[in-house]
Amino acid sequence: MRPVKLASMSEEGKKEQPERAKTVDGLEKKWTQWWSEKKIYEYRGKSRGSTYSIDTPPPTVSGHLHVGHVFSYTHTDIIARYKRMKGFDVFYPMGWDDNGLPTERRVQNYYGVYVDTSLKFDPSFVPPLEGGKAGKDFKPAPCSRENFIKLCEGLSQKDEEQFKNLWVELGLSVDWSRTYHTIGPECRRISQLEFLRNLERGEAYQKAAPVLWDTTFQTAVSQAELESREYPGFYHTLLFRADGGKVAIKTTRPELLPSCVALIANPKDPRYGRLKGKKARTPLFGVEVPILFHEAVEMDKGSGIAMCCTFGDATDVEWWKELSLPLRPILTKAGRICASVPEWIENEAGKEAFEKLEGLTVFSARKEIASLLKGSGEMEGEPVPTSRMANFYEKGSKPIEILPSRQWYIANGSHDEKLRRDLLRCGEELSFHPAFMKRRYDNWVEGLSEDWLISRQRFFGIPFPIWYRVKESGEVDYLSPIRALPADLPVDPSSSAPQGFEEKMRGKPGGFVAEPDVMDTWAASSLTPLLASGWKKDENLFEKAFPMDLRPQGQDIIRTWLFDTVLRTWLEFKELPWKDATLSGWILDPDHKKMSKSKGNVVVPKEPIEEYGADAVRYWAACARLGVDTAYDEGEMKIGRRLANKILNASKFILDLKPDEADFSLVTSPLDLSLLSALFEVEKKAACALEAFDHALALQETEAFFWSFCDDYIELVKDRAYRKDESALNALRLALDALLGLFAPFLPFVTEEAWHWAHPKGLSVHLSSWPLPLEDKAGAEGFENAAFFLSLLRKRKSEGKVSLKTEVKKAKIFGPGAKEARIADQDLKAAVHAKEIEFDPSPLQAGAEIEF
RNA sequence: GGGCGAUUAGCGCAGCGGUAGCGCACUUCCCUGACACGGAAGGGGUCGCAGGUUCGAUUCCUGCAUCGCCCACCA
Repeated sequence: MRPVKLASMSEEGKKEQPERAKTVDGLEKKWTQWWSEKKIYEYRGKSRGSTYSIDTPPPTVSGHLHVGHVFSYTHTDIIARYKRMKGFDVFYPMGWDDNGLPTERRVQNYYGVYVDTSLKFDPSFVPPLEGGKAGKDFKPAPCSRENFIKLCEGLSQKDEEQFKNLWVELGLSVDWSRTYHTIGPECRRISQLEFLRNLERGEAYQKAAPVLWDTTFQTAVSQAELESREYPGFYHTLLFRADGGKVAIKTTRPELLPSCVALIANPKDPRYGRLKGKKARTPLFGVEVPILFHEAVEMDKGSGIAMCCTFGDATDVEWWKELSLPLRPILTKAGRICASVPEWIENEAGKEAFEKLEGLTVFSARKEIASLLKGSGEMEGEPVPTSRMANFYEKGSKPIEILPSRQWYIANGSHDEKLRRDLLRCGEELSFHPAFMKRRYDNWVEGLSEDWLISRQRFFGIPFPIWYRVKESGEVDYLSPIRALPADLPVDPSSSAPQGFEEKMRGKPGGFVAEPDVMDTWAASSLTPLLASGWKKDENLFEKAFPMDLRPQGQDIIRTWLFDTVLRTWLEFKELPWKDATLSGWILDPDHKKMSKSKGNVVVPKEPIEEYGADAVRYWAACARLGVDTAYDEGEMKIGRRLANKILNASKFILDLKPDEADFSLVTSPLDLSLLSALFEVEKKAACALEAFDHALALQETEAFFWSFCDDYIELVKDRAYRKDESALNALRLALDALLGLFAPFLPFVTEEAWHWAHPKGLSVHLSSWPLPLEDKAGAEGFENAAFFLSLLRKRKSEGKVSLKTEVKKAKIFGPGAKEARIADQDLKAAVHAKEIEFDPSPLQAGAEIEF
């Protein structure tokens, strides 16, 4: 990190100017406190029409934030502040996503514990660690599910406090009286309630089917959570016996050979036509399997004939369904070969071979079976290394397996064309910013092949409000679940009994058992618009805040958070959850690599905020448009800091000359009126850009004008201002007030500071109205041309290598624009220190000359 | 293989049918009564490549290349 040398300088500054800050240092603390005391960002709940509501992304609470968060949340805050100044009552809540796997993992490491579901709650349980620093021989301690959840809740609360501090320091104008968290009771209640409604309407259902399974976390996962990665493997050529000869099968998964149910070739493949109706025997195990034909077999892949297992990949599932093949699972949920010989392996040699595989992981079983095959002469050659793409659970480290199991689903249009069309139409109606992001939504909806699998075999999540009857035989009846009553929500079925049952009937014949699973974390997050706006809790609020106006989020979670929210809102209300969705880009490190913990290139946001100030960090974020990947750039923060300081200095200068409120009617000089007209144009452009969520353009317009205001206008009118010319003083003051307003959404701290110098008894600049009250009386051309020629004259002096204050005999201004610039003749004369100035509009080329 | 985005000065980015812009960095000058944590000025680009449309293309179209992301491909 760079050396910090600002502290000592700022102290000096403070000594000289006790009441007016000279630099931006320390403004964060002062104003966040004041904003909080005065409840500046409180949602007042006036009316539906005046409400602007934002579906803030609840950040995952699992450790530390990085500058990527600061980046996108700043974009949203700019819009929130702009809308507030436009007169909207901004509903800007904050949520915390503390539900789900990231929290579980963090708690396991932080406290050194793991869940043992056989344990009962122990109120005196003390975790072995605090802070996650384990010694060499440390062994994690088991605890009950309930103890574990308590630890999760405790730790996420601590993390949330830290997150909040950072958001406050960054100046997010969130209404902190409106927060929610996804494991909180209200979120559990709403998630369970909406699930029951989905179930009632037939949108939620359970079925036993092959599912995507992560063997490390031992849970089912959904299509949206998959990620494909390069994974090394080996091609093994297995020799099946068929039709008196041998059939070679190329596979990367020989360990699944015991679960082989068929060999399948393409019906058009001449090599295998002779095998029609014939059977084959598997190597090692001698199991008889049919030789079948299916179009999906690619003739040029491998040997053109595949073995179909339970289940090697999605194609196996397809064949299993379409060809009505038997189910022969051999993998456990932990990803190991099962511990007893399956009944379909009948011959002794086969049984013996299988026993050698029992309990092995997929990885070890693969090696073992290869050596067995080699021993029996049923493998051709050696395994050939290959690299292929394999599907992983995005948080997992081993490839996904496909295992048959009973799970809960929510319909998402994958098997329902009407629903799919409805959801595509939702995409049409939602405004994406930038617009091209819509294609990602469309692609996802069009490509959906399975309904949304929402059950997870985890602990720290929202339980399903469901129990099952236990038949007299002791068998669990999954077909008719017992639903919780809406009034009882939230419920934890593992600790409370369903209506009509007593707790002692749990697990007994004639009694009940709880659904042990919890919901996918997205099942809760997909309800954030309902949660935040008080659905089924505060109907008065809900009526005003829902549907919401804005959903800001990352582009990587369009297929999850955005789609899931659209889906669930559509199922419940048949309408969109929001009007606009803004998508921020990635933050890259200075070498244009994506920032990630594993690469160790993450920047913790506290450091730049402390070094450059929150306004400067916000400036860096604001310079990047939505959807554009942006490099972390401290240079940009330095510029932001310089701009913020410049705003303080310009304000001080103007306010020393004109401390009281301005009066537009006293602005009479044509140059001053023209300056205000130019500002009028800038305000219109900035507002227009912000309406289109183009904060970067709004900032650029404002900033460019501000520099010209300082360099040109202030220099032009300085002389008059010193002589207390009312027109100049009032124009300066009006422009200052307007500029502070224009900068306020971007640089909330420095603008608030200067605003209070200007309006000592006034309210916050952030509650002032967006500045557009000025009249365009003169057109901007006068000021623009005067500024242009002033700049030319400065250039002549610079070329003459003289100080700008050097007196000159005569200045000449000529060419196009000279006529317009004439409105500033006296001001130009004073600014250039010229005794005489001549205007000549006749030449075709604009220029300026100086006689020294 | 399909889709999306990017390619403009050393770096970071705007722009978009009509003599190339901003900021940083670089060079020169200036402690000028807001600001030296500052200011003024200057040098620097055949706008990825190849075609096409047009009076005119950095801008529109087509193809290609490179980079990034998403989806499909797992026998």
